[in-house]
Amino acid sequence: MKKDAVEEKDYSLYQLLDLGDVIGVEGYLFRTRTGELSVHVERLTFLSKNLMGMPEKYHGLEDVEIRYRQRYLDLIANPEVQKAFETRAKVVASFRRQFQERGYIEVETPMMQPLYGGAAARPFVTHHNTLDIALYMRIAPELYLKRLIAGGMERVFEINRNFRNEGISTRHNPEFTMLEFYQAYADYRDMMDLTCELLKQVALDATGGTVVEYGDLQLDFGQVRRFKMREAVCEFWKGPERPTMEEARDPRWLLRHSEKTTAGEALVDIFERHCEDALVQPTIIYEYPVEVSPLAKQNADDPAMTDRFEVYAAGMEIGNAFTELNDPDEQRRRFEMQLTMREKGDEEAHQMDEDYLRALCYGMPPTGGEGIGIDRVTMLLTNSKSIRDVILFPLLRPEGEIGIAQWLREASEK
RNA sequence: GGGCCGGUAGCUCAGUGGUAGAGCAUCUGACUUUUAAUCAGGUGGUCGCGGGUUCGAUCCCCGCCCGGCUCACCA
Repeated sequence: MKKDAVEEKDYSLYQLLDLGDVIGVEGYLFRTRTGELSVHVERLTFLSKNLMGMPEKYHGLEDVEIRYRQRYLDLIANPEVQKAFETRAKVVASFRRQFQERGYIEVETPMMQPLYGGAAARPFVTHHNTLDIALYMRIAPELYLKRLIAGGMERVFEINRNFRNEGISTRHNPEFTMLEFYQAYADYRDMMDLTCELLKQVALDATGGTVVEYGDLQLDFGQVRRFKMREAVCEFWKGPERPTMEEARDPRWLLRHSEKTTAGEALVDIFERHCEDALVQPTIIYEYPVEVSPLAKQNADDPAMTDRFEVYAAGMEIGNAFTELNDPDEQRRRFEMQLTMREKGDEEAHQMDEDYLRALCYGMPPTGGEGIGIDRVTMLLTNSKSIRDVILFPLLRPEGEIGIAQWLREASEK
């Protein structure tokens, strides 16, 4: 901006500008002595006024509370924030494109459900006035997507929000984005292979490579390890007396090493305590106990286990998949088992969903299904320590009276 | 919910039982040079909120609010 290159009124306007004002300029492009691209201004147009003090340019805005509450200010002050959300958009676009290429149909199923299910979680409850009924914000789309499989939509996927009424942490936001996909005539082995392909391609599309920096770790999405849950317990056992596979299979051994009351729950408990934080590189853990898998098909050789797996990376669960249980009578028994757990005080146990049973009674083909947490995958691919860094408006406690309306009123009266 | 840490100017941060500080931003003047940072001067604070101790509290004590990390819970 040079005084002799612009009209007098433009220059006096320029002198009234504050940091953060939005202006339009006309002129020619040039490079400054330091090589920065700039505009030699010949005409100046005022577009919008910034009334607030701006964060300091050098440090940016570091107060995390303000960054999350006033994301608009975070975006203005910290350019890398916009970058993270661009990467998030690439993650979603990559998944979507990969499913479309594989012949999956994208669908949208109810977020407000009269019965909730498909996961172990407490729901948010709301109310519909005209019907005068309670509705639950969904904790998962699973049971609706499988109704579609029963109806002959052989490959479906949905990318949408789930809502779980539970604690908030660096890895949990009460609403989060879940990708779920189901493929008829596939099983959990097929889903494992598909998962490896999907993750590798998403890493490529979002970051340009399959090896990703995460904190001081390097995660390689080009290869995913696979362990049975019992193998993982033997492999990653902390401390002396590493168990043998024989012991890991023995219900008495399992119950001796856990407070839980069933062998299956004990195995999961031991796994979580000994293995979870060791699963830094992308890893598939498979064969989950039937007690914790009410919607998964039992293993043909070992009825205590199900054909189910989870994907871990950086010690964090990012996906959950199984061969879907498609026997309506066995599903009835599983629901009844869940009802018993509910009566014993498990608030997260499944409800009986009779319409889902009815759908299975029409014959659901053998199906592989999976859910992948979009937020968590995005954390890994944007090197974010907290899920709040990949959710534009994470849930925070309301801050109370801001006083800006009063401030504006007083300003306009002057 | 437990533990630890934090909340001081618009932003980034110092600080002390005795009138509250710096840098940047903002304002005034000079400069027309450039990519956080030209010079000089000025404005700016219920020190998160409420009690208590004290002659006196931003500081010490208690309670509360908001946030962060972490454990628990939870996928």
